[in-house]
Amino acid sequence: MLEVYSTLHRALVSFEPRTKGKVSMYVCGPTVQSEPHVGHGRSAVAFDVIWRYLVWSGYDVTFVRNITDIEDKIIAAAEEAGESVETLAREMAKRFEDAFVGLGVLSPDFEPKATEHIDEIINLTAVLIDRGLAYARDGDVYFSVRALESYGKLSGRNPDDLRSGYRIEVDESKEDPLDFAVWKSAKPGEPSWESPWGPGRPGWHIECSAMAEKYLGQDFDIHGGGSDLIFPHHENEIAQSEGASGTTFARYWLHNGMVNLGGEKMAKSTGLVVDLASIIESHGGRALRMLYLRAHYRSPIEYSEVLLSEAAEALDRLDRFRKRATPGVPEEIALDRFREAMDDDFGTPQAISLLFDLVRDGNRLLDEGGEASAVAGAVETIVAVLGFDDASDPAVGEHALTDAEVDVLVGERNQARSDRRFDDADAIRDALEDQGVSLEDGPNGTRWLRK
RNA sequence: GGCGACGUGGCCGAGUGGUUAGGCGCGGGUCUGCAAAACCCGUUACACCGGUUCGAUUCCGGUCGUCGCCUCCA
Repeated sequence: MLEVYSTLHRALVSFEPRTKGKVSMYVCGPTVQSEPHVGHGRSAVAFDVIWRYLVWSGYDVTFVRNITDIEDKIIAAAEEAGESVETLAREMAKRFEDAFVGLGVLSPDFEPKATEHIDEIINLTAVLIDRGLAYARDGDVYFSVRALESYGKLSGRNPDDLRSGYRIEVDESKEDPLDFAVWKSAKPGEPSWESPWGPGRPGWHIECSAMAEKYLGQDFDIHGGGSDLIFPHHENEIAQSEGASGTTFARYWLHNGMVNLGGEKMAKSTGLVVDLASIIESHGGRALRMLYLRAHYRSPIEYSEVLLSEAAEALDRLDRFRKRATPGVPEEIALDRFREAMDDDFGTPQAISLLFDLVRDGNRLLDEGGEASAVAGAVETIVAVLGFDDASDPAVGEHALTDAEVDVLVGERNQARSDRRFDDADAIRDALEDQGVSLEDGPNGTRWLRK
């Protein structure tokens, strides 16, 4: 019985999808304004695992992760770079895609872009105006926060509190400073689309309302994203969608925690960022995935080279067992324990703990001369659901030895060992180590593996 | 100021009203030509102060501290 922590409920609640056996899920993907950093990777991995687990659990899942490719920041970044908004957005979207592939993040069923859903956005905006929840002013359209009684229900705020914390400059055309833009009139040189209110572009938030409805309908199951999106982004999505439809937008709201650097949130605005692509290149997407999944997806996590190395070492231990054991039919008890861990709000730390329990059990069985196929089978199943197999290993140097070359050297070394020329044997072992190949001498001969 | 999360052993990080999380590290051992790997043993904790209880790290109240959101943000 799956339970999820829903931000809207502020509690662990049992998961009951709109349609039995089916799950509809929408996750806020990136605003493609700049290169992805380690924080973006975490969100992608978190929801990738949630998706994989739901599928493995037997649900027929429809997963949508959007790309916001028109927005103030993108326009500003494009201007600075001296290229078109479209070019920059396309380039950055590609960088995100590549990084996600490295992390083993699967492609969603739909990956809609804001700029390809302008008609839906305009229609939704028109509905909001019809219902008295939005108003046009000089080519802009604003959502009237005070017109929606339930505004603030996700983030636990009420408009009066917000007013006291109000810090941005007053835009004279708004009726109330809390109102937010649904549609923005185009400034000269900016990309724009024709609309009943004149040429313009979507505000931030409306694209998600429009696209989620298009692909998943109303009252869909899971809406996810980073915890920093709770307010205002998700609050405003709810306001727009529920204001327009009069019904529930999404049933469960899941939010992943932030990645910290030295105790502070990784964010472009503070310059505290670690480039995602370069970490994947140097340490591998699998190690980073391990770092992410060792903590619960809602907890904040610290990023550092040391912590990443530790995650990589844990992963090595897992890999060594997997190379040693031959998987068979998974042990049912282990899978039950896995379900128990994951059914508790996708408890990957527990699942990984279980994984290492299994590794120890399996190694012990093999050490004792038994066989560990059921344990290894369970390990493989869990590894697949957690996505470790689809993520990348560190990029290897070009001068890496081929398998055949390694086999030859290992043979030479073993000859030297039987001749008791241990200096020669050790020299070969050291040379292989330098090439990233580790040797393990066992009772059944020498095994080698690449690091 | 408002809303929310959290404070666990050398480090990371789960969990529980009374019984070993797990990983990394460290110490000892088995194995090995040596090493590595693997296994075994050991290492150690629940921020502080009250309260409830036979018993609290776990529940309640308070204190202190950290972090996030309230502006763009995964």
